[in-house]
Parts: sequence; C-alpha cells; structure tokens
Amino acid sequence: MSSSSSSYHHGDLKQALVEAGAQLIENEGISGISLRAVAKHAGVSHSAPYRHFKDKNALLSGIADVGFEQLAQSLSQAIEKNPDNPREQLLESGVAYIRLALRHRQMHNLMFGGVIKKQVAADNSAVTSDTAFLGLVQIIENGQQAGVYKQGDVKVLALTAWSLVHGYAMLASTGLLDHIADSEEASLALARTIESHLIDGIRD
Amino acid sequence: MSSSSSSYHHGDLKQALVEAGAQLIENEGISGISLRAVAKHAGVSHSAPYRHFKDKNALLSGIADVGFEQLAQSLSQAIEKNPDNPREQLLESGVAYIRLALRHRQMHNLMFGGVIKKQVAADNSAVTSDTAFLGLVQIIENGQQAGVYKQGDVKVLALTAWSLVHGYAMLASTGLLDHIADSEEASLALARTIESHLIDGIRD
DNA sequence: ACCTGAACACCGTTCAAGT
DNA sequence: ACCTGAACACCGTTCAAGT
Repeated sequence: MSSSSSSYHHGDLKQALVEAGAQLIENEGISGISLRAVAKHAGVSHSAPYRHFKDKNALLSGIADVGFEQLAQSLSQAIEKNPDNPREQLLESGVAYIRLALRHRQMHNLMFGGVIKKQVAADNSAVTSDTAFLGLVQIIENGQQAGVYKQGDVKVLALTAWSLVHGYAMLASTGLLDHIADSEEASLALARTIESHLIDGIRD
Repeated sequence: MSSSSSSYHHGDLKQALVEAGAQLIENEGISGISLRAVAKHAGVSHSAPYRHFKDKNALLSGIADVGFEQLAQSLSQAIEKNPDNPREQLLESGVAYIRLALRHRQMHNLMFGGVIKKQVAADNSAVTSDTAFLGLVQIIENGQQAGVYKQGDVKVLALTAWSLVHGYAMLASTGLLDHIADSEEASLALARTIESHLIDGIRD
C-alpha cells in the first residue's frame, strides 16, 4: 500500500492507474473507463498515463491483468482443495471460473469480450490464460493416469472442457441466461449439471 | 435493392444505415463504427440517424440483427441438410455456428461481445437467439425420441451443447486459439472433434 | 525523469432551423 | 415528416513546457 497524496513522483503511478481502472470498471462498467477518467481517478492529468502505457489499449490490458491474476489464483485454489480427485478438480475449476465471471461481469467482459487488441506475442494476458490452460491439461493428464478420463489428445480434451465453461460463463455474464437462472446459486448449480454432462463425455 | 442517390426522403434510411454499418464493421472493425461514420457512409448528416434510432446502442443493435438473422438461416440450413439424423444435425449446427463466427469475427464480436446493452425485453437479438435455442431444443428432443440422446431436461442438454459451441466460437473468434488451429479448416476439424466429445456425454 | 496543459481531430447527443 | 448544422461536453493522442 502506498501513502502520500499530492503527487506521484515515486514511480507507483503505473500501479495506481491499474488499480483505479480496476475499481472504475467495477463501478461504472466497461464503457466508463476512458483513459481520461482513469487518470482523473488516480489524481493525475490526462496525459500522465502515456509515461507508463503506450496507449489506451495497453492501459486496458494492464487492468485486465488484474482479473487474469485473480482467475489464476481461483483456479489453483480449486485444484488444491480437491487433491487426487480429477473429477472434482475439473468440476470445481469450472465453477470457480464461472463464479468469478458472474461476480465481476465487467472485468470478465474486459478480459474476454474482445475489446483489447492483443498485439505483443509476450502479452501478459496470453501468458496467464496459457498458464490456466496448462493447469487444465494437468488435471486431465492426472485423470487419464488414474483411469478417470478417457485416452486421447490431452490438449483437445482440455480445450473441450475450457470451451464449455467459457461459453457458459460468457452466456451468463452477458445476461443471456438471466431468464433461465436468476441467482448466483441457481447459475452455479446449473453449471455443475452442465459440466457433469461434459464429464460423461470425456470419462473413461 | 434501393436506387437513387442524393437524398433519403423515401423512408429507407433506416435500412441503409444498418447496411452501411454491417459493411463498415466488416472492413474497419468494431471500433470503426461510430454513429457519425455510419451516417457519413450512408450519405447523411451525423444527426440523421436519430430520426430512426434512439441512440448509438439502438443502431448497433440493428446492425447486430443482420448477423443474428444470418445465423438463424445458417442453423436451419444445417438442420435441413441432415434430416432424421440428430447426431449430424447437432454436429453441423455447431460447425455452422463456428464457421460464421470465424468468417465474420467482428460481427460475431458485436453480437456476443457484450458491447450492446440490451434494454428492451422484446429485443430482436434476444428473440432471434431464443429462436436459435429453440431449434437446438428441437434437435435434442427428436434425438431423445430416436434413442440417440439420453433422457433428462432437454433445455439443460441444449444449453450444454450451446455453451460448448459458443465458448469455442468465442475463443476462436477472439484469436485465443490461433496458435492451436491456424486455418479455418483446422479450426472446424478441431470443432468437430470437440463436439463429438460432448455428444459422447449426452448420448443414450 | 516525470508530469502538466494547450491543442487537435474525433466522438455522442441535443436542438433550433430549414424543406 | 425528415434532414441539416451549430453547439456542447466528452474522448484519445501529441507535444512543448515546466519541475
């Protein structure tokens, strides 16, 4: 946590901008985070962000990274909570993913809605989402060895699970499922049912 | 097809704006369709659209409807091409959905990226996506009676299939799968494999 | 080295005015 | 009834200038 107030001559403005943006998106929605609004929220002039970010897209990318790190953390928690149980690991990773999307719809939309144009190969979000995908691959590999999941290209099976969960999360977070499941509990219960259908398709 | 050129005093400006927008999004991307740019593209002043659309969101919604109607058409074609074959119907509907997302990434992003705030209950896009969902329900119901798909809540099974296909389409259209499948053929082949895993999960 | 403020070209929206 | 053009408050980006 940083202190002081009047000026940002200590090098933490980059972090302050990302935090201001992450807070703004939660309160005002994705259309509320203009570069100028983020700067004002952080207490600097509208041109100050350009000292730390190439352009608005880079700033948004930095803000999204907050969400990607939170996602990675939630996923590894779900995995650790269910040791040596590949079925529960897959089920609960999916639930964790969907829960985060529901609780932070705007952030999820920023992360996956296609607003951010990814330009650099070494993009942080790409790295983080790759890490998450590798975690998924690991779960399924373990499950294959334990005889829980069927044989076959692990990456394809992992992508199948990811697609299902991601699709449900997108439908839920953009409100297209509001008339089917109207509360978070109902949405997550439905998510479990749907995931179990998928697991039926990839089990041994 | 309308003729004339100089003026739009014949009532087809609404249609002309939607068409101009659909073309603009294809060429310039989603960030290129400002209300002013669409108006200029249609040959009218920047305030003319307000005679036909409440605001920019309503205009975007009208443009997205072009995509939703195209989607509905593709889906019913896929169904008609495979009569009395619920497995192929489900598989090919999904492929059709994904192919459209890949060929018109920007339009797909407009339709499902969360850019458009849906306000009215009788929203056209909601209606169209409901129609598409009902088609899916129909396929699975037929499949259940034919003994191809397992028993259970039809809507939940349909939502499972929709989530998978939608998630894969989102991942593919936002470029997150570019390093896994680098061509349209490769992407669609992978889509078929993934869908067959799902069908394994919901078959009888 | 880091930030400010004026400047520029754009944007969505409104409203009086034209036909 | 339908469209225009000025006006307003905003926006992203650049750049000379300040400390």
